Amino acid sequence: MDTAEYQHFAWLARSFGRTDYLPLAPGDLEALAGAGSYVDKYPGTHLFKEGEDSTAAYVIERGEAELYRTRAAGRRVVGRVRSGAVIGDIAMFQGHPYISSARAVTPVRAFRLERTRLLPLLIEHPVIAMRWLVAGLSQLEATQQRVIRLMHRTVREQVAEVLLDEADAYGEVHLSQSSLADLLGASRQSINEALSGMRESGSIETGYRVVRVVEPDDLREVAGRPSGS
Amino acid sequence: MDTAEYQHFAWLARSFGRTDYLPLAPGDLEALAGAGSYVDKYPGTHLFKEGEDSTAAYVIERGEAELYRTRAAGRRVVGRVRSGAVIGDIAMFQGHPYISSARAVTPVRAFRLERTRLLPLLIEHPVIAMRWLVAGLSQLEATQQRVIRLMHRTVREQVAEVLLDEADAYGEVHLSQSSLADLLGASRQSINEALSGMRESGSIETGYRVVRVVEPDDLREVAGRPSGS
DNA sequence: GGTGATATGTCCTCCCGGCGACATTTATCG
DNA sequence: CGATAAATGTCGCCGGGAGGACATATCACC
Repeated sequence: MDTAEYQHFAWLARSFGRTDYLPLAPGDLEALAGAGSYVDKYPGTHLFKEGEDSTAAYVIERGEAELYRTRAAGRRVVGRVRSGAVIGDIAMFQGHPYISSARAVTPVRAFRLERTRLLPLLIEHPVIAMRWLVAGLSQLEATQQRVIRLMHRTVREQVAEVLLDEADAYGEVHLSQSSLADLLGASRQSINEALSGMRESGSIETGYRVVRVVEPDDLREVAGRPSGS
Repeated sequence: MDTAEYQHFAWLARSFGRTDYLPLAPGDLEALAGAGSYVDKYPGTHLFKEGEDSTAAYVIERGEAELYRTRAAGRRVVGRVRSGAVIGDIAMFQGHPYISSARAVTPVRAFRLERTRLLPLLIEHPVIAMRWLVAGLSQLEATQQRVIRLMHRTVREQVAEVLLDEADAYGEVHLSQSSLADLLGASRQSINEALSGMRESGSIETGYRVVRVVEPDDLREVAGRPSGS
C-alpha cells in the first residue's frame, strides 16, 4: 500500500473517533476502504434524500453538509456536519429509508460506503461493526442533546448557543442570518434583533454572511452554560 | 430448562423486536439471560441517575418509567417507557455516564444486564450485539423524531400528539395535567385550556388524572398528521 | 366521615417572538 | 460599471403561552 492511500485509511479510521476504545487492526482499515469509493457533490446537491432507500452511508472528508427533515410545517434543519462526520449510516443499519435529507452547502468530498458491500464486511469484522454502531449512537445522542438544549429557550439564548457550536477556528460563523434562523426554527427578524443586541454589547461583530465571536465567554454566559464546558 | 424460564427468555427476545431481521439462536437467548438478574423498583425510586457511571442496562418487564434530563432550567422529560423497553444501554455501550435519569412511576420489574458480564458475552455473540445496537439506534431515533414533531407547535397540537401517543388500549391516558405539562415542557394552565377546548368539541373526556380519547381522528387532525398513520 | 393533600378549572397580565412592510447595504454578473 | 438579486437593519402589530392568584373538585388516609 502506498503512503497516500494509507493516509486515507488513517483518516477514515480517525473519523470513527475513540481509537483508544476498540482499536482497528490494519486489515480492518483496508476492508473498510474496500467497501466504497469517493464521491464529489456541488453545493445545493443532495447526498441523499429523506424517504429514499438507504443504499449507502457517507463519511464526509471535505466540505460541509446540512441535515434536514421535511415536515408539514416545512424544513427543519437538524444538524450541520463537517469533515469526519458519518451520515446516513443509521437508516442504513436499520434497513429503513433515510430519516433525513443531506444537502451539500459547500463543495463536498465524501466516501460512499455501499450497504451491499459493507454489511458482509462487518459480519466478518465484528469489531468494526461495534465501533461503528457506538459511534452512530454517539452522533444521534449528540443531536438529541442539541435539540433539547435549544428547546424552550429564548432566541437570544439559542443564538448564543449556536454561535458557539458553529464557530470555526477563527471564531467566525459563515452563515447568513436567514440560515441561522433556519437552523433554529426562528424568524430572521428575531435573529437579527438578538445579533444586534450582542453586537452592541461587544460580544460579537457582524458582517455580510458572517458573524465573528469576539467574547466567547459572554456567549457562554448568555447560553447559560458554565464557562468550563 | 423449565417452561417458566423459557418464557422469560422468549420475552427477553421479543423485547428486542424485529425478530425477522437477525433471529437469535436459542443459545444466544440463554447467554443474554445469564448476564443479569431481575430488580424491582417502587414508584419514585430511580433505576439510574444522570451522570452516574453506567454499569448496567435495563429491560423493562412490567410497569412504567420516566426518562428525564436535568438542566439549569429544570427537569426535561424526554420519554416514558413501558414493558419491553431497553434503557440505559446507550450510555453503557459508549462507556459514558448515564445521559438521563430513569425513575419508576409505577411499580417496575426490570431485568438488569451488567456491563461487565454483558460485554464479554456480546463479543462472543456478535449477532446479538448487532441486533441490540440497531435497536438502540431505533429507540434514540424515535425519541428524536418525537422531539422534532413537538418543536415549534402550539400547545394544542402538542397535546393532541401526546394523547395519541400515550393512549392505552381503551383510549385512556392516565396522567395528571401537571404530568402532561411536564412531558411537553408547557405550563399546566395551557394544558388545561387545550384540554378544555377538546372536551367542548367532544374529542375527549377528562377526569381526575385521566383523559379518555373519544375521537382519535379529531386529534390526528389537530396534530396535523394524516389519518392513515 | 372528616381533613389535608393533590388536581382541576378560570381569570388576568405581561412578554416573547412571528410576521408583514419597508429602507438600506453588499455581492454578483453581464 | 450599472442592474439585479440577496442580505441586513428596523418598526409595529398581534397572538400564544408563561405564571401568579384563587376557587373548586377529588382522592387518600386516619
